[in-house]
Amino acid sequence: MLLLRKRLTEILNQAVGKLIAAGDLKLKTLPPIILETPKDETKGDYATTLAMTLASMEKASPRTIAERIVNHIEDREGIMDKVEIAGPGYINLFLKQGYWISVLREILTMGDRYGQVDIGKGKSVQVEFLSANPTGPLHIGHGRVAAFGDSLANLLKAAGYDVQKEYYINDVGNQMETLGRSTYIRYKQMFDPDIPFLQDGYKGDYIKDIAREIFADAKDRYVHLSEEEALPFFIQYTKENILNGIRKDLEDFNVVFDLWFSEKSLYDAGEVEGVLKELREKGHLYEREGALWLNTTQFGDDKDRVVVKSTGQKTYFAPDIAYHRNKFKRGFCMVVDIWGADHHGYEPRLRAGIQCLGYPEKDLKVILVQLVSLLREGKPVSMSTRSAEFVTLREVLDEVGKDAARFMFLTRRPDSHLDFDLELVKRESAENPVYYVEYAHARITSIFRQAEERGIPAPRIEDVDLSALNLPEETRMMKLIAAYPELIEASALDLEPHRLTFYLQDLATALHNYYFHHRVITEDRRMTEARLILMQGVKQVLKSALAILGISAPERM
RNA sequence: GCGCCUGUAGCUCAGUUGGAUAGAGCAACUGCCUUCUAAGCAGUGGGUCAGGGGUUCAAAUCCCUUCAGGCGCGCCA
Repeated sequence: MLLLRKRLTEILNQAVGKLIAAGDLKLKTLPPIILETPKDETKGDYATTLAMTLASMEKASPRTIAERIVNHIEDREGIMDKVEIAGPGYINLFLKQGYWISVLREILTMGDRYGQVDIGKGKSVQVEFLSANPTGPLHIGHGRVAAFGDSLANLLKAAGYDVQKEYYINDVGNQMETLGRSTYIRYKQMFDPDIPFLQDGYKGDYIKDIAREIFADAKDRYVHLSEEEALPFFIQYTKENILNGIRKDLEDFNVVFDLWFSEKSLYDAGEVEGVLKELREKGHLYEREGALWLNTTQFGDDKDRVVVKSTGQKTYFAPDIAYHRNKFKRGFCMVVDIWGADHHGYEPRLRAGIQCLGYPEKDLKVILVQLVSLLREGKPVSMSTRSAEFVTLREVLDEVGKDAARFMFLTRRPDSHLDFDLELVKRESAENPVYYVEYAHARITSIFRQAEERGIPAPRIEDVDLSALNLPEETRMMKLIAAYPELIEASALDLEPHRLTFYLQDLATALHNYYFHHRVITEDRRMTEARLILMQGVKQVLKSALAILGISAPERM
């Protein structure tokens, strides 16, 4: 199905084209035509400001231009009811009732495929997000990134991309060392409480839990070993344990990755050395003060960056370039990185890095998700993994639930700062808009249950006469669900899944309003079936959008 | 000091890429359950779009500037 917006744009284009051909306009080429949907229904289903935009250049009044355009509009398919010129020079387009009914028919025919568009054309896209260090449980800020990344990936899938969701595990380096040592000390403290803890160690209770676990299994086996001998085990065990916890948390948050990519595997496969070699061959590396530098300034970075320290150790940056080279080598035509906004300073460096390798900068999209400020009763709570003072994603899930948490995170643009007041969220949890939306879905399901009980099976679209759908409330719903594919397309292009949450609230409002004022199941069989079809269409779209957001669509509540 | 993000109703946030009278949820107030689920519906009040300049037919939206908040500016990860 060709999107409606495109069809109308085409019709307007033809009208303007005729004017140009006839020399009735000064401009020579077709101007871009932007169709907007007026907030006020009385101003049409679509409107364009075209005539106003052209006015100054044409040296004619907007209304005159609008009239000329309107006179040349040809609606061959007969989808338009009327065209009006209003206000300072808007051209307002009204569509026929029959058009909306034909869309409803199409929705039912397409079923789950409705809302899937093809701007991606099957191109493969990688979405890497979260990639939290395996040094502690996920906290609430991670939850926001996870919800966003997961939903964005789903959205891109719906828009026709072949999407790979990926988590990059930083399982190499000093922090792993510190992590393992933290568990090791906690373990030793179980034999001698006087042993001092590490100054910069991970202080959270989860480390103690892991130490207890090791103790329960191994008793005193590791006390007798030297630290060098014992450490590899503690590092490995702690890392695995924490990673499993992260996996479990994400699973319960309805976030599933296609691939968990290990940083260590890049080293093992020689890709870090490989990328350094390639950079050297391309002439981007140089030595200074015993360290190896990449000349990122050549591609707009503030300063050049060290990739190999004077100690011979690689910086974090080196494997990161290797990882991104790996991504591009796998053939992704778009690579999306989603980071917490505290990493924003890293973007120019990485961009420069991939350009040094010759990859086009535009294929990398970096989305920064603003941090979550955690409040309790309006007072700020500081969060840091090492000091162990944070609220975990697990706690949030237990307290407010997966659906409410995801919806909460997704009703915001990623770049808006979010104040998350736990007490407030708990208090508002029952009134949370997410239940309002879910309730709409449950209500419709309930109607179908009722109909079934009264001997009215769900009608088949081929058998139903939809002309009974003529209430304004019905038209409103049909228009809303007809706009769904456009919404998917636009939000996917702009990488903005949050728009779906607002759309869902609008659709739910329309449904609740309708439900309250009209009955679906009545004595009139013809009308009942038509309305059931409409309900089916609304339900279909609710379900589809909720699925993209990773939120459940309950059958009953 | 420099850079990035943000500032919209009492609170939390949208705002169709510059368009018509700036919206929603929560909170406050008023009504509505013998009928498919009241986690619902209908209504009321609430705004110097942080402040000030500018650009134009038109600015919450673009430019400049001031103020306020958040985050960055490592041979850390």
